Amino acid sequence: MDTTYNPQAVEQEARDYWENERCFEVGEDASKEKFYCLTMFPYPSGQLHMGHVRVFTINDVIARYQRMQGKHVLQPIGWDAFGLPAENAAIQRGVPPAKWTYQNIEYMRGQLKRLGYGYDWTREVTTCKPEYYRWEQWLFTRMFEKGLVYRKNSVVNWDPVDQTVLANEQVIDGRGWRSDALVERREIPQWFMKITAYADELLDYLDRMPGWPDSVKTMQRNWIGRSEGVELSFDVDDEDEPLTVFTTRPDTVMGVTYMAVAAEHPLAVKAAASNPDVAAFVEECKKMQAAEAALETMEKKGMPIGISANHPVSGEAVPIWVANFVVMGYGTGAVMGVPGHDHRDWEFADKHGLPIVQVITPADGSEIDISEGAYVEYGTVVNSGDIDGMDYRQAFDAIAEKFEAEGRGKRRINYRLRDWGVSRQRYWGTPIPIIYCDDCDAVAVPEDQLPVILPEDVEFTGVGSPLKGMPEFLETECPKCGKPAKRETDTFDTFVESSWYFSRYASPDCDSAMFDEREAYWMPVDQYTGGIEHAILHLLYSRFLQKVMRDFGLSAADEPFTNLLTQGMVLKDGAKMSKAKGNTVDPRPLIEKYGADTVRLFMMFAAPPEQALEWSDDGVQGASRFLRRFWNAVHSHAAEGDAVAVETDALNDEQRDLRRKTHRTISKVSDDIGRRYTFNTAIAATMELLNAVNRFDVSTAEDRAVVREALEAVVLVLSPIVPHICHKLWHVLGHASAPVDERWPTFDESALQQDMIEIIVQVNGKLRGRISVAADADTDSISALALADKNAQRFVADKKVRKIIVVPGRLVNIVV
RNA sequence: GCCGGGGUGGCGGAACUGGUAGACGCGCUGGAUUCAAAAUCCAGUUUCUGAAAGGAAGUGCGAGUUCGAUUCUCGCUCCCGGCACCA
Repeated sequence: MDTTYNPQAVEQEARDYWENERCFEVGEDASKEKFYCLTMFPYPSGQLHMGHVRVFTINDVIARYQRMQGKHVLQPIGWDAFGLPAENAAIQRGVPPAKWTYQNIEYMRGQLKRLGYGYDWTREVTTCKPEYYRWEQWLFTRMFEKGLVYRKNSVVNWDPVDQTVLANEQVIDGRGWRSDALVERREIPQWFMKITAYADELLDYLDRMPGWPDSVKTMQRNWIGRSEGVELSFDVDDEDEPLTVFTTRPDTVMGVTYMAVAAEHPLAVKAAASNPDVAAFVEECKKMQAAEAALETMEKKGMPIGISANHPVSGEAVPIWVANFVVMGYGTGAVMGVPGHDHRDWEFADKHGLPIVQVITPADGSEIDISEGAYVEYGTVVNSGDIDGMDYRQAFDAIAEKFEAEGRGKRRINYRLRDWGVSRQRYWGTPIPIIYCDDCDAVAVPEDQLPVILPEDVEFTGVGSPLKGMPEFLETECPKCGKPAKRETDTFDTFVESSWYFSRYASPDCDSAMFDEREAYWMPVDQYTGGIEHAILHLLYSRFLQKVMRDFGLSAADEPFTNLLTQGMVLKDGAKMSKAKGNTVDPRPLIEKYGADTVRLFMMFAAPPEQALEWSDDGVQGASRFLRRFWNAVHSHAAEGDAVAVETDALNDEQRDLRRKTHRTISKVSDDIGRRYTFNTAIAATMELLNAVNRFDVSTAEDRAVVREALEAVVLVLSPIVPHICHKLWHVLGHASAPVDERWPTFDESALQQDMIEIIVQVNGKLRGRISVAADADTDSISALALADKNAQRFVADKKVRKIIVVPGRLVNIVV
């Protein structure tokens, strides 16, 4: 027998077995406990990168582990196939986006198979295919009927040279990536999904999701940003319409020293008509980006528009400013400036010489200096007449009641969350199923006319959507009145496809409905794994559409993902690996050189899944070396022939030690993989066990028996991580079965027992010695042994022992 | 700017509930094997001090709580992710 480890041959053999036996194709078996194990599906960018390898391997390990626990496991895969890179490739290389995408999928599918992931390939979904997006269009028309979608104007990045809408990613330092022109804000009509209608439920359910990391839940909570406040109206000189603002701090209303409105606000527009300076400023505000990060970090600018509001309590005149950091689309497009008690207002007032008034003082009576910076904590109201001395809550209620009584205000719950704009002015996406009729306005495409198929054979130039120049797509008739009408040429945000694909895997071939009864068997997803960069948008949109689908009677699940594992990024040179940055590492040459198992092992060993992993080519060799040692250890053991079963009562100390190590390792690895997801420590533990086996001198049949037990344990517990080599070595150890069909090993509690244990001796918290004590020794005898320790005595000397702390099984601390 | 996460040897990381800091691996150094190399095997490897036993310091920086802090609290700093049109 050839006993040299040849990964290519070993891996081919295992792959053939899984494929021929259809190991990972699963049906719906009501008698078994299901486990739906999913990763965020990949964008088919052209080749698998290390981030993919990491997340897919994590998921495959969990899936294979759960299978060995006896669960009925589904692990599907598919393609998030619409998106911007296909259009960029089309511009750069002249390949139509569809062709480019399908080629990439073809190639990447081969790479995934080569890595040995246990996917049910019969359920593969591809979002750019009509049989997939048809149901997305159908869902949208249902939402349209129910009033969950609507159209309104909103801001996009406009490239005035290329005459096109840019993604935030395509705006570099405020300029278009290709034209280098200064990007402008432009308002266009777009479709929105009413995610805010579900804001409270999306928020409340976070408290019932113990399987999600706290960090992700916190981010989503903050993103939704529920706040209680008061909407207040300020009368404006010579205007019929009052100026309305929302504030969470009505207790500071007497500290208002100015008002600020957005450049697009009617008051600013009106002032601009007669004041050239204001007009120039309003114009300047258009040269801004749409991204919030850009808005928040830019220089805060503003100017008075020459009119005043009347303070609703004091009656004093409050100057109105136009400011670039106030945005028309959010809230009322106006804010009240309380520089004494808001950081941003303070900075703005300080810069423009506006008065800063203190109306809150710390409740504990301490002194603050408002000229040094804003005091934003809750406190006691001062300098505010009737409400002086009140705390936050009292003042809030007093002001709210007063304004409600006067009809100039009302209590309101406000959300930071905004409705989801789903329109994209792009070609390579799901067509929005809407028809515009001069008489009937926007009409949803009727169900029997779906799908609206995206033409794939197009000339793609990058200037505007090719759909606009295709009468055969554009021209249609109104479903309501039959008159000539035009189709919507915008397509969906690709987040729409990724917000329901997880349910489609349950019944990917269903052509009569979005889902069939198989959805109820598999949903919700038991384990979902993906990049931390999706903590908010993708995961929130998916939760939202799941609730919509539930309310439409399509699903019984309230939440799509029961347990969430957010994997850290794979970084290269300190930056996220991405095609755009050109810092990807191609796994292919590594797989060719070392095999898939080595790549999988290294990925899982290099860092725990939640942490960012800085890629380095060093260390892959170490993984390969370990697999060879593993291979050789099993082969040299097997070459000696069969082993007898372990006689637990007849073991000598060395045999008992190895057996304890074996069972400790099974216990630790089970916990590391099953509960903690710390695959790196699971691997470290099995390396230790294998090192112990290699050091162990074998001369008797009993020696061989404990070694056999150890090696079988290593093969089984490593099989989810390095499945190919374990598939082979399991046979080498004389088994006819395959590890994928084996049960996970259990540990023998009695093997873990130890008569004597080592505990450490501290004096004043510093390590001074070690003592060996009986495992069941009591506190007093442990203290006595510790005090008798020679080195400990040097530090105790003649000092008075004040206290002795005994931590059972661990340490003794003598305090002098 | 705001929200979330992170900082431990030359490197990746371990220490799970406040209890031996540096498991495991990489790299490096020395040795064995070899004509030689690769591969493999053995030993060493936080820093300073010491022949050794041992001692001192040490987990981004500064304080605090505790018998005891990588772990908890406060302040700072640097790095990473997200910020609604990258996916």
